[in-house]
Amino acid sequence: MKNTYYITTTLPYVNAKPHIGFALEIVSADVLARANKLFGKEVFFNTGTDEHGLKILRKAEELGVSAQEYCNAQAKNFKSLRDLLNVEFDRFIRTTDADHKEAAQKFWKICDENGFIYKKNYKANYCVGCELEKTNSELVDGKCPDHPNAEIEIIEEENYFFKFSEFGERLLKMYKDNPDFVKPKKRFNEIISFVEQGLQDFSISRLKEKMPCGVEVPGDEKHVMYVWFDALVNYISTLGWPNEEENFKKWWPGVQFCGKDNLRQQSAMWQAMLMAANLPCSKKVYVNGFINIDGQKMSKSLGNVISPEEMVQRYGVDATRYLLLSMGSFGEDADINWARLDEKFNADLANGIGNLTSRVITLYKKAEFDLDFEKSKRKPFVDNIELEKSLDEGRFGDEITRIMKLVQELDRSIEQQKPWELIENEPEAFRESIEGLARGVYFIGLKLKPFMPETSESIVNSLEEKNKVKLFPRL
RNA sequence: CGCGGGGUGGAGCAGCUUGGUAGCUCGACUGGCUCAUAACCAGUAGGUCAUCGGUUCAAAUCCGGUCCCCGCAACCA
Repeated sequence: MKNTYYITTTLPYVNAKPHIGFALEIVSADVLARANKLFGKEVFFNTGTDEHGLKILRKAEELGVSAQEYCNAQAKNFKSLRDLLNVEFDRFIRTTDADHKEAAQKFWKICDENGFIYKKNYKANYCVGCELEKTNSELVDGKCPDHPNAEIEIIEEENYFFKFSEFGERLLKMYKDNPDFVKPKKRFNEIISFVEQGLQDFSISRLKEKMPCGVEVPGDEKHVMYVWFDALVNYISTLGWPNEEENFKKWWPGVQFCGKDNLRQQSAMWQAMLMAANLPCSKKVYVNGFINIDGQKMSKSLGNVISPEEMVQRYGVDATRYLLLSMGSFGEDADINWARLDEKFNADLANGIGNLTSRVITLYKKAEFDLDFEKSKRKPFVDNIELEKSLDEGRFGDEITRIMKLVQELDRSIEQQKPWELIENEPEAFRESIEGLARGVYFIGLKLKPFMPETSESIVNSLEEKNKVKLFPRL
């Protein structure tokens, strides 16, 4: 059995700053990566940025810089999530990287040689006011909602298409053979019924003269690839495909994490593309819900945006990770606001883990003996079926709940044992009590490692060194 | 009949796949405690599980109808 674990996030499109939803995605992937390392696997964790397409071009024009300059600045922004959220990705791939572009072209060629790419006329609605193509669903009464007085022009151009329609049966069979392919289940059902309804070929190129920001179509310099087609290839180009075959085989197939808006692209389109290129499908796709603020979608116009930076500023890195992961349940939309975040921070972290650690270390410091924690070092991650199962399902919250239960049990034990009363007259009972408590907190520290790496270290260190720490100052 | 998600004590949620005493966190109230970050512990109150009907010995859970909320177009995962 392969002892490697490859996980990737989607590549966020860089026409805006890092969104809190992506923060959740990348932290979730990081937890899976860290946990699998602790399970003893060799891990490769990929993330990066999607830097092609019309929106980016326009954004750059708006700011009066070149697309590349704009993307460079944005990539830096996204890359900084590494420090901001303490995520240990192994590669930060940019779709403008030379090796990625080459891989995308190779991928295209293979699909083409296998007969899954063809050219046909493509009709689109074009709003002169926006200077943008509009889909039918974007139009209101056949007009652009932003420019109701401007006529919609029908433009026609030749595009390359991908024969998505030929993959319905094969996708359904793959789904059937892999009953855990998409998590959670309800999203799996959704994509299955989408595929069952019949698939349509999709356009995978744009005329270069109109949209120069993209990877050139091999053998046709008039076209560039539509962003989706090249961007999805990053999941394998980051592994060195097609040149480093051994490395590719070592890691692929891998696990993917995405938001619910990406369900189709990741679990159907991309899988069909892999089939078209004779490559194995992904191993699993985790699909998370969205984060809403007070029941509403986050938006600049409503002024209710909560950014990852603001959260880290207020709560610190680990607490932000914790809050992101525990505010909702996996696969469901989460509803948050600052008051609720504060509440959760105080209850679980300040009053819970922080306070417990503090009281136990104070008691332990009163003891004349030192404990040896060495032997319990790896315990929580060896044959922990319960944890493996939760992670497999994407249910990080289950493990967090278990940890919070331990906190409560220890608080309860302290109350029952009253070690501060034993210290004078019952040294044996005192010792026994303190040992149980200290080892309990140590265990919690170890268990926290994938979720809150720094806190985990602080707890472990402070017990080993018998030093008091203040973990989460109450707000 | 476009597609999908949701409606569970004051708030936020779990439970629904595989029907069988309605669970968690926060908040409120009462009492206890001092080792601790005014933290912690014990206990109390509070729910006809949107609604109507069906299946069943038994429905929050399965089936059907109705009502309401939210996404699918927007900077965005």
